[in-house]
Amino acid sequence: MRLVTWNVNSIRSRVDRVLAFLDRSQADVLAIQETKCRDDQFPTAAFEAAGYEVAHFGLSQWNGVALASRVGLDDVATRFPGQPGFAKTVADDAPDALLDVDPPIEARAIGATCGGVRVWSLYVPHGRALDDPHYTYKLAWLEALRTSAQTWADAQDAVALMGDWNVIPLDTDVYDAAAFAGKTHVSPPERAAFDAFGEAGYTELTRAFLPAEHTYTYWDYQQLAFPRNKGLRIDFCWASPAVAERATGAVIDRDERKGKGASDHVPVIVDLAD
DNA sequence: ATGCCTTCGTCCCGAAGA
Repeated sequence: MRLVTWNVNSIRSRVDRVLAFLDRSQADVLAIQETKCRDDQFPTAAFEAAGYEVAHFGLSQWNGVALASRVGLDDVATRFPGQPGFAKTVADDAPDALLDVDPPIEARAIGATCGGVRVWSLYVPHGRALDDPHYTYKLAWLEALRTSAQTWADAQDAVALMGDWNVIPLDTDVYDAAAFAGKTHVSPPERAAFDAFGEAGYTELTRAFLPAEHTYTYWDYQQLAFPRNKGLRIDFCWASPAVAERATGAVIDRDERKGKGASDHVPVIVDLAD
């Protein structure tokens, strides 16, 4: 079974590229992030015509996650247990603290059972800056996900946590580590929150099969980042033991970044033995 | 080569992305 994660940066702008990718990659399950639309705006019919069922969760032009599957799509969840929301209102005397007043859950996670695997499409909060409330939110979001992931692993569930993690785990996952000093994505707390999935028993499959340094999944649109190969590695698949033991390979579809109308992220593919 | 940012909506500027 072939699983793919891809931050498409607007499904409405990218639907032709996404359908072409499904056709040539023969993906069984595609986890999509940043659809940037509401459920009623998602091009469901085009996916169904291509043979894929779709589950989408989008509330506005921000965020939005989906799963497309041709091997079943059951028991859809639009949040994970304990997933925190983000409160826009911040106390004046405590700018770093989120006001815990039942903040709304953002459209950043969708899970479903596809071909016997519990697949999650995850769009981890960006964080914006180390002194921004979004950074606190990001760390809380990752910690809550890890807590749920631990319970799934303890239950020996087959789980694939796929998505845009917005964390650069290693200095060799960025074109110039010095350029990110003092910024988000590389801070020790973010890296610890990412590495905690390994401590929970999960295996990051792209690292396992593609360990080469400076192997990127994202290149900024600005300043010729792609031709200059100034990229980041931020899209990953954490697999529970039941999935990791079936993994046979991983591919980063770098060519998908080329040409007009590309997303700034490329598809990340993992293959599982049947 | 792969090319100087792109997306959306309060739609021609601003916010957000990383």
